[in-house]
Amino acid sequence: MSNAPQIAEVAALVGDPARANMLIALLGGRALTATELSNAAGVSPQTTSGHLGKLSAARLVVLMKQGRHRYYRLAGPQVAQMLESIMSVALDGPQRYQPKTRVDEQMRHARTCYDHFAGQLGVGVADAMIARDFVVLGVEAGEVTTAGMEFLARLGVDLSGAQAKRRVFCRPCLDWTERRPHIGGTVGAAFAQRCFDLKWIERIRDSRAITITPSGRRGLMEALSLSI
Amino acid sequence: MSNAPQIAEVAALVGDPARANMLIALLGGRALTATELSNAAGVSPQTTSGHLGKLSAARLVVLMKQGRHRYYRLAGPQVAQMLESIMSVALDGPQRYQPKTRVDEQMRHARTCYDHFAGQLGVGVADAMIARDFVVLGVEAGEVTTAGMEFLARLGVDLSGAQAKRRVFCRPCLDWTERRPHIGGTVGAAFAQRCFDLKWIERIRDSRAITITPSGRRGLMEALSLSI
DNA sequence: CCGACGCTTCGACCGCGGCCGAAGTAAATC
DNA sequence: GATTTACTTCGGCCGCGGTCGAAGCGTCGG
Repeated sequence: MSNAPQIAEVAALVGDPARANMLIALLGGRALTATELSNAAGVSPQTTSGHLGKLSAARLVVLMKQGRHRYYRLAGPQVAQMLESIMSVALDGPQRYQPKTRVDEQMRHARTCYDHFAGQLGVGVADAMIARDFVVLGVEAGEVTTAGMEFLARLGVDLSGAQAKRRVFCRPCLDWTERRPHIGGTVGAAFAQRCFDLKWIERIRDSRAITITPSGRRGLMEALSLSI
Repeated sequence: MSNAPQIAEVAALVGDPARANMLIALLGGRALTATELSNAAGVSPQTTSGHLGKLSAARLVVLMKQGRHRYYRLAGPQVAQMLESIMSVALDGPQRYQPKTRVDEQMRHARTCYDHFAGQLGVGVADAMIARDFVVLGVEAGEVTTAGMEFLARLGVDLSGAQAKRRVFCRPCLDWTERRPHIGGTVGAAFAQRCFDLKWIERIRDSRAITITPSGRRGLMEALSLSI
């Protein structure tokens, strides 16, 4: 029967280490140039170009030309979610070799996961919000309580677009360093965006890792009694 | 950085057409023998054996010996969800060849998707429940209303296990034949189970497709005014 | 105990696809 | 225009991994 070939095609694209590296680099949410992706993947520019051609053709990534640079980004949240779900399965298995996968302390500490927070920061925020009954996280879905909505509104998190759409939009996302869920979905993205806007959080150059600014530290402490 | 190798490893496993066929066959939710999977994949038994060995080693499938048969099934819902998310991306892309993918009418009509309903039946049920405000489906999550809980209870759907866990457990799952969401997650699974128990639905041999029995037809009509 | 069946292991074949060097195009800088 | 930078295309090398035939191993039925 069916559409197995198509699935296999997509999976095979992700199944090459070089391409997987590129896609994971793009999970940071930003658009990256071919050269940056070349470094991320650890292969030559020519090889990278070939890979990017295939990823584009399959619409896993999209291209934005800008001067002599070519910026690639993930084609959309669906692709990000696919990568996350694969990650989730990959980390479940029996100790796959993860030798000195000693990920940077920075990364463990705080990073973005496509469009929301992960790492100790992400899990910490999730824990704090759960403890306050601002959100309820199930296995497959999450929900924001009325108190949670008020809290987010007070913080200035913009949920207008999401609200219009329907009121459930909070997805638990398994954190691969902490091995515990953090808050993804529309709510996670909006919360992260607000933190960037408030300058509570800043991106670290060339990395998915992020830093918490002093004002961010204060803000998170006041809002959620969170000290990281 | 990171865990790209592990992701690539899992994705590469799914990235082979023969293995993809097997995994999709297993999406039916039942355990299948090596020979059945061999037929599904269209390769020789030896080849199949090799593939199954790899899939087992990576814990994408698990083995149950029974007499001289060896039954394989998906290792869990996480694997199923991964496959679904890949499917979702695969069907998004630009017209990938889907030449005479004329899936069986049976399949289009009604089938299982790991542990819940899909096809016209699945989408029909979802539509009817949404129309009655029994569930609210968002992009990434879903919610059962109070009225919906009463409806399910009246139908005898057992949600006790899920209830204990936390109250959100309804996941929209994109249907690849109808291209519209149906109800997955704990609720979808429990609903499907109840329908099997009531003998409203029966499995078709060697297929994910299912048939609706006469009593099922009556029951669905009474419960949801659904005529399929 | 023998044959049939279900499945796995071994070995050899071979083709697909990732890889890089070299050369080509296009945009920015001088 | 000439040079540098960013990226792609081409061509050839090479190895990984999917494939099947043949043989081995356990289980069931008579």
